[in-house]
Amino acid sequence: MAIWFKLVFMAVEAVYSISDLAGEFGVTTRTIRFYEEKGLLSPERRGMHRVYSPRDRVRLELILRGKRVGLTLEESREIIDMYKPGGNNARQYHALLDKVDEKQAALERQMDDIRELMEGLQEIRKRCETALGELNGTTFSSRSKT
Amino acid sequence: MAIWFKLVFMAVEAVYSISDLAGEFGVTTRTIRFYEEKGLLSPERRGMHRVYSPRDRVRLELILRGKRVGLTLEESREIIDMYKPGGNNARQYHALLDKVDEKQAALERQMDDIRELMEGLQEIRKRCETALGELNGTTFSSRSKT
DNA sequence: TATAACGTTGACGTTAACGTAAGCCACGGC
DNA sequence: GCCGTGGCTTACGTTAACGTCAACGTTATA
Repeated sequence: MAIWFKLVFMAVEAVYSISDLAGEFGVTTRTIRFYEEKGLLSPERRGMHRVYSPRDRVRLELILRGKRVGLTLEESREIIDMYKPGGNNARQYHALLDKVDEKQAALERQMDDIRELMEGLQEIRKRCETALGELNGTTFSSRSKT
Repeated sequence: MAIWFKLVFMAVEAVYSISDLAGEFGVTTRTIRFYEEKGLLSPERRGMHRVYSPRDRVRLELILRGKRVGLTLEESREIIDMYKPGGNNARQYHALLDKVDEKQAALERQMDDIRELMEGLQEIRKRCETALGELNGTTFSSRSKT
């Protein structure tokens, strides 16, 4: 990104080049362009170059967070779309609230699943530790997790 | 699954046909065979038919739980593999404990991500509700979550 | 005994989420 | 004036996780 260009914008609002964001979040530029292709991002254009705003940056963050918890891009998009105001009448707000309910419920189910997986792992941990304890009578290794 | 066959086994241990499990967990038989193909399941065979034990059932449950939280089949397999005892010396136990640590850490990161997504949704909910409150001065809708 | 219902093994098709490569601007430094 | 560094588009390749036949054997039931 040309320096003169950053300077022009700096006073107003931070901007990022595609490789800025790619570097910061550890993804490739291809990935970011792909998200745009899928309609999850829509940065400004200055000439033919993409220019990302802090809002774009936040969106990318949301997408990647969604990915980490196993959401599809489509699901992440749905969540992102909830952030932009959209409708201004009561019906729209209620519709949005319903969607929020739905997503929160889904996320809670996921947390339950994770908790159960954790319990299983905790079981394994216990078994390991007792087995190790029996292997050497004096227990000098102090592993534990909560 | 032939009835005589179930009867023979019932006294010993429950068994399930592939469609039993498919029906119970809401997946297709193809899916279950695919998991076997990938080495995540290995049911017995009676003739050419697959016969699933309760242990197989639990494994399938684990796989599907993994899926719901966004794990790949490979990651689910790793977790499943931790359940079967395997090694019996101290080194092996410590190696297993390390893996457990790793998986637990990953799951905790995921829970953090989910929590942050939830916070975002909660924000949206609040905005919606105040907006609705301003739309009709008397607030007769009592939506709230936690 | 026929016929539906269930099971088996291939084999190819499909979708999401990118990777990879080619070919082409445009700017900035030497 | 040239070349390296990014960026852009277009297009084809790839992997995971199944779906979807086809062609066939087996079992239950009318």
